Amino acid sequence: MRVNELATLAEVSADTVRYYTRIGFLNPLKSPSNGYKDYGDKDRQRLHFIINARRLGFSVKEIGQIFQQADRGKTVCPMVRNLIEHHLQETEKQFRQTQALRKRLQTALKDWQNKPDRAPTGNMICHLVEGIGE
Amino acid sequence: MRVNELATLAEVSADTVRYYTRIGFLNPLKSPSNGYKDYGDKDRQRLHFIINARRLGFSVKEIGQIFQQADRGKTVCPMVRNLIEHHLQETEKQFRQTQALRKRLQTALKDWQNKPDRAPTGNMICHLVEGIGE
DNA sequence: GGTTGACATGGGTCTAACTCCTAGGTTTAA
DNA sequence: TTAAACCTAGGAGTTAGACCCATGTCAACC
Repeated sequence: MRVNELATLAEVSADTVRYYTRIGFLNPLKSPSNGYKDYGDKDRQRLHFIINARRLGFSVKEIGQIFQQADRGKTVCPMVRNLIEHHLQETEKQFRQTQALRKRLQTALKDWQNKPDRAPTGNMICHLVEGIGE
Repeated sequence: MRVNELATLAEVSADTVRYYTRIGFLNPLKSPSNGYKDYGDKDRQRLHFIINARRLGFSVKEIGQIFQQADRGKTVCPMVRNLIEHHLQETEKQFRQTQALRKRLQTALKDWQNKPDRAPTGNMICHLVEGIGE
């Protein structure tokens, strides 16, 4: 399989496949005649694993650690469970942060409804934003 | 004021203050005796503006645009209102995405509760992750 | 055989918003 | 005087790819 074929199959960009290849996640053979990369079944499976893991919030670095373990034949499931729990906590945190930001934005818009526009003064750029912290 | 003093005051890192200085948001004087930067009141105010704006989700680039307008003496309030509305939309989007990710994580953990750990096989790295797409 | 268009290559830069590092100069308190 | 703590400028590193470049290859059509 060539790069575009694999990319289309996995529904990612060819650049993404090249990137994963560059960092050593995929190991295509090199056609001796033209130098084109030739991806095999193992690459296809690994790519699907990567995509699934990314969807679960795993970083590329973490996926690399998983591969390291797996390539030594060890079970990676406990590691994966740990990572997931960690990510769930992070996601909860981000969830709350986004919620808080939304509130700040909504409040700001509402508070500003009856405030006039003003030109910046020497010590104020925009009284609307300046008033946020209060 | 020196960099650490201002950073402490504003509760950001000295590196952050240096970064804003580097990109021209802050304009400290340079002490002729030792070359140390000397931040004044205007820098302190601008820094607070930046921090508030960042808290509202403004990008550094957007803040730069605001400063450009403001430094020409024009009112920036309409611009700020526009940006806020845009950010509110983005935040809503991210909110939903985070929610979806949380659900995927929770579902994965739950589904995996009674699944055993397995060593990687030739065509499977971790059957837990591999089973996600199904 | 020549041309055209689609695809491939490696290597490079670019993104956001900082953070970290290096290597050296300055200040302050003991 | 000396050591700890602070400061400096400039550059590299971080994420996860996206985009661009010049050049090389392949298949089809005329």
